[in-house]
Amino acid sequence: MYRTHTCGELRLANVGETVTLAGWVQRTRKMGGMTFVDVRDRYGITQIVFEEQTPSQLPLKGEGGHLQEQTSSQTHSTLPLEGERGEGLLFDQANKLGREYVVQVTGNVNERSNKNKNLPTGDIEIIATELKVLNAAQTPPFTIEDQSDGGDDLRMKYRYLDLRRTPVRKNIELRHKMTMEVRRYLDSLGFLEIETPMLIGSTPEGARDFVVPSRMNPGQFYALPQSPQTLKQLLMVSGMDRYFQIVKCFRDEDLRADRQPEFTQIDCEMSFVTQEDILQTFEGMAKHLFRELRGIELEGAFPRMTWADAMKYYGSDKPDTRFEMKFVELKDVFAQAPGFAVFDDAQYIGGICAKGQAVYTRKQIDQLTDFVKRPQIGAKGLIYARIQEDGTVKSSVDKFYGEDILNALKERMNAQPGDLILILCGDDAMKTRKQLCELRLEMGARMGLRDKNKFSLLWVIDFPMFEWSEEEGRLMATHHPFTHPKDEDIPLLDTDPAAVRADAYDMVCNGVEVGGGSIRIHDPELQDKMFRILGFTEERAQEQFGFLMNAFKYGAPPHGGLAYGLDRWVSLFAGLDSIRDCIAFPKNNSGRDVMLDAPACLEQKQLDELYLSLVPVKNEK
RNA sequence: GGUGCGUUAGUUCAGUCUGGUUAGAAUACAUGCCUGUCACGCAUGGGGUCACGGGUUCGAGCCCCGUACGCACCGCCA
Repeated sequence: MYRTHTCGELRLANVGETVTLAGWVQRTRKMGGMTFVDVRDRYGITQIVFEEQTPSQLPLKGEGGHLQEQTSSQTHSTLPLEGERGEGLLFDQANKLGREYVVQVTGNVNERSNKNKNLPTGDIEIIATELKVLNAAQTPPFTIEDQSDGGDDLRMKYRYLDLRRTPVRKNIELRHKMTMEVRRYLDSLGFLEIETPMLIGSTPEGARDFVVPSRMNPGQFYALPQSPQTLKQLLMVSGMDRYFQIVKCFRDEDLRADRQPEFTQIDCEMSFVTQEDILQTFEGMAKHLFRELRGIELEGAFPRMTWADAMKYYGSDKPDTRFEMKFVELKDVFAQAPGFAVFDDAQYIGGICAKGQAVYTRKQIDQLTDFVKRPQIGAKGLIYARIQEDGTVKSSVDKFYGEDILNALKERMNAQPGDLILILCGDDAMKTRKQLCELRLEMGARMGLRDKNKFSLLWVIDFPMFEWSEEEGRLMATHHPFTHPKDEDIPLLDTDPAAVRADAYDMVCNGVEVGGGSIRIHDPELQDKMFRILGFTEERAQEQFGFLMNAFKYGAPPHGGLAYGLDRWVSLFAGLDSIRDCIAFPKNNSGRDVMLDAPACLEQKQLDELYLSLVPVKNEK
């Protein structure tokens, strides 16, 4: 037996017991005649005391440090006895311990004279009688502490050390709790967890696939699933009725702080359900997770916002609704008095009202102007108006507009004295709204309105069915090709497909898309029509999705579903800036695992076996 | 594919704008002292290809160009 207790569980009640702990050396503090060693494991830290004097001279129970006052005078005059247990050796051994040594310590639990309130085990300490070094350790490349001195790159290279740190471990623990609660909730509603294959066929729609060569089928490739979408639909055809899976998905696209090439979805599908049923079920799951993991009771139904309204008022399909600052359209206000060419020529003029920010200095406004002019945002400029304490308007366009127009602006914006109005305009309403969205989020952040401990959830519904792709020169499915159009819009499929809305929905929390789904098409004819609009020939549709179309011919129930992004949920609950922090072994920005040094080249033998030959790569090392 | 920022001690960074003696700090590490520390303290010490390549210059960590790598973002992500 390596240990009787963990490093996090001993309390005053254990005083007097002889215990054995095992763990890693967090830190040693040498005081001369005595040495403190903090031993750490997943459960906590316990202080071990090594003394130069013989341990047998110590009281076994109670009293704690009091007696040491009396015995300390003996320390220098009394040489350590070379007894059976080798006490002198024990102390020397303790003084040789380095950071991250793996040790096993036996000793007596002692009440501390100086308690450490920062430690759950801070009331006690172990007076060591035995020490065994289970494994020595090199000095780690960065300190294993809550506030580490390691940079991201280094921490990733030595991720197994980084995971020893409490903040990182907490994220992994939270992730575990979340999957447990997901399973508990869905199981209680009769969902079956069913695994689907990782080696499937490639589909050209959507993200790029990761592909896997097949040795037994020369020249042919599997693809890793971008999502188990079609498979879970087949499970509905199978009558599984309610399915879920906590499943890895793979997309070969560029990475971001919130995007990894492999990520985990909580993938769900239900039969004989309407959109309303699904929203209710998964709103319930969100509430369950908030309750169990954060102790937050989300009151009432989640607000629902159409995609069109989300774009109109927030310029985004995932609005951060922790704060208002909605867009107000101003084209008609300024059209009453032409003369300012920038506004006269603009197709769209929109403003936001920053409450109480009229105190913004010219320098701060200039910073905002620089912000919106950054290439990633791309606005041409920023127009502002301050509402002064007397209610008059002081703006950057005073010379173009009279008091009446400026007052109309104030009224339209519902602005009060002390408020700051910020206006963007442009030729393309959608582009300008996206710019205004960035400005709104920036102002929200500056005004402290994006509090990580506040959560604002909503459903965004009625997404458009299709989006025009400039690159492809055709309509593309906004969600995916299996999404059911809204019943009332089905006639538009023939006349104006771009105007068709879908039974698709996203759950949004604090400006993050935490989940999304749709009602699926279960009618083979409608599915066929959808493929035609998306530019599939009949042969290609059959080749790519024939298995699904065929399945639908054998009696497909109406069905629909949703997938939650597990990584994003954990990040949200943990207040993380990047999903990497809640993934045990994540990839870096370039899709590399710097710890494993993957991806890597294959040996020629492997290539031969797979019938692969490589074309020369630029910049090959 | 693109934009921005970064790369200096084991590590985190300062130094770069304004080129000029031996490149600093903190922390980590090592050694010594210290019996109540818990971010222990004190003293001493070792530790540098200033990412790489080229250029400008009498002289480059510093200025210019390129490359690599990292981070954030745009495109992309049905």
